[in-house]
Amino acid sequence: MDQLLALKYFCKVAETGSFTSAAKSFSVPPSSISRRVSDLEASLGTNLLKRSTRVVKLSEIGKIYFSQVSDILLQLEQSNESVRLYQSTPMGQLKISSQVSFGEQVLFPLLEEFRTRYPEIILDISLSDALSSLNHDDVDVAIRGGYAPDERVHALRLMANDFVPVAAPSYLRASGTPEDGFQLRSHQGLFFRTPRGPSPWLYKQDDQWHDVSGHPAAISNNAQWLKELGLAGKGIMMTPKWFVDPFLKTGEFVELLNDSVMSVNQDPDFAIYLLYQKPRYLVPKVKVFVDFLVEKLMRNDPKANMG
Amino acid sequence: MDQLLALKYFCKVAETGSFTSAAKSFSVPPSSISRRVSDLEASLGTNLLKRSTRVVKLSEIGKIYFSQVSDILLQLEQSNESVRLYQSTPMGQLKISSQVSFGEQVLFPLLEEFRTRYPEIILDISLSDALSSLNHDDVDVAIRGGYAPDERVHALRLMANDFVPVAAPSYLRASGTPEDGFQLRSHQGLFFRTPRGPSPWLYKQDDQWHDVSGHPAAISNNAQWLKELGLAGKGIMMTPKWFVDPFLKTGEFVELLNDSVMSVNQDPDFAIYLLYQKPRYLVPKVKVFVDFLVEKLMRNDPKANMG
DNA sequence: TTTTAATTTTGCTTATTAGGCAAAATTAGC
DNA sequence: GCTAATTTTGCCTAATAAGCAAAATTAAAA
Repeated sequence: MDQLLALKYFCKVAETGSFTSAAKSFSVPPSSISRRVSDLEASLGTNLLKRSTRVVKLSEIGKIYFSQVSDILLQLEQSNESVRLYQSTPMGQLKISSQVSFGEQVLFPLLEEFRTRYPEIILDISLSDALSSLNHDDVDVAIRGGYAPDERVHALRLMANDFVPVAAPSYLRASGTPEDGFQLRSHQGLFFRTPRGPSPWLYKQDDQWHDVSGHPAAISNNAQWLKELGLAGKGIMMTPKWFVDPFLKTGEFVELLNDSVMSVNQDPDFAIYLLYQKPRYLVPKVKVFVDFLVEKLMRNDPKANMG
Repeated sequence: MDQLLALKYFCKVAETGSFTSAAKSFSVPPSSISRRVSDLEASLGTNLLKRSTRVVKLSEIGKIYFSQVSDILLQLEQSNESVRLYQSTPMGQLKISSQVSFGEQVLFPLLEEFRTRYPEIILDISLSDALSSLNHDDVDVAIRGGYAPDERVHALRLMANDFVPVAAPSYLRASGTPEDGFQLRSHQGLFFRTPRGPSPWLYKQDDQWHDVSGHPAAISNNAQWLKELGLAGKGIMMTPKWFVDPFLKTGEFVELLNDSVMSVNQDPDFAIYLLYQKPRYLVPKVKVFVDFLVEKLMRNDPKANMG
């Protein structure tokens, strides 16, 4: 027996005092109402209603049951309604995972506008360079430099992640400016350690990749520290452009080997990706965040969203 | 969709963290659980669960929904339970309607024992000599002198309602003792007025009924007043034996024409009846009251329960 | 990385149950 | 006692849940 249906029928009969009018408001024949209510009474072993052809009244226990049940139905309807609200309005906790440097450099400056636009979303940002899985870690969206990964995960190519060698003018004055990829091997290097190990310096010549990593002057998973070393003229750093953009503009960093193809990775799909679960029913808070980042970051990248 | 079933399934999955174990506790295949929960999600347009083959976790809105719904299910179960309690235990308001004199004379003296035996039953007694219908008046049981009536109403013959003529010794001294039914016609009469009019005095001789009503000295629907007049020697009164039993014992009233067949009614089924609705599911409070009255009143009436 | 095993989901069929209509039964009011 | 509004019942159809087996998925072990 569909007990919830029976309860709805019963309450309507109790409210209207008639099987017929209850049937009308549900657009079913009166016989359906009669049967469902009878089923309900049978399952409870009780007469909830005192029937007569003209008047239907509640029995003593029927009154008690009705007052409780109608309240319960109301609560249930409110719960359902709150779910529908959640599915139609951006709200709730939005858990975002991002690489540390990208988060600090790119993401944070954007978030205040996002928070203003969607005040009902509570942001929960965790920055980490660890390899994260949307499944294991309990996050709604993850931002990762790498390749379009996985399976049932939406991977949106947010922006390029091209690495360029940079150095401070003071370093170049002291150690000379490399004119060729292979010359990098004789320079001091500031290496970022990913979870897969320190990123090598790769140089492409005649469709052939060469490891041109210099002497390690420092290795760290903390990009901030490496950047400070770089600014202090301690070595050459391979870095995504977005990480040092402000310093390239002021001249505190100089981009090297402008026309060469340099990278830390041989995969052409290497880029910054926005990853998020692709559930049957997309939650608004996720959707608006994805849209927001696309709006802010994907404008100028021609390759965007091809991965 | 059986939404209540889906909710139960969903909550069990949420509690156990597994479709399989939920399926076991409902003794249905896991596929049923899967489908019902999917239906529920579809009807809400939401993912309530984050599924993976090994772990099933609640989504953000799933957590909220679960906490509300599990409470609602609990409430509903409690309501159902309270109905079952009501159906298994004598409790609640018991509305009894009785004739005035029977109520005062016979019923009231019994009720204290009943109240002690069933403290959870709240008695609501209304005494009235008006013709009452179980349908119209909102009563659980009615006690009426008369014939076994109606249709869907249980009529239990509680006890005889034989009328006998009585008078005070003082009246008999003053007016003489009637030796024959027909002599009653020349006596003073104290007449009880029923809703159908004053009760005549009937006398049966040679299978023939005769109206032998005396001169009305007083007519009332209040038996108490008539009894006082009778005790004061103002006339002869036709009354059920049970109404004057104590006075017959003390000799304050004398029964007349002992071996004659006197009555106020020609119907042999005339008696005191206990009437109550015969619903599909008998309510304990009614059942125990009926049983109680049968136990107390039906012992000595050989004709009992034949009507 | 590959394999394994537990788990969920899907595709089918069967069984159960609600809906729908018409006729019968019931009863308040004329 | 009759009428008319209403509820209930009988029977059929339609919708839906259960049941089973196979496929798909993925966390954990090898």
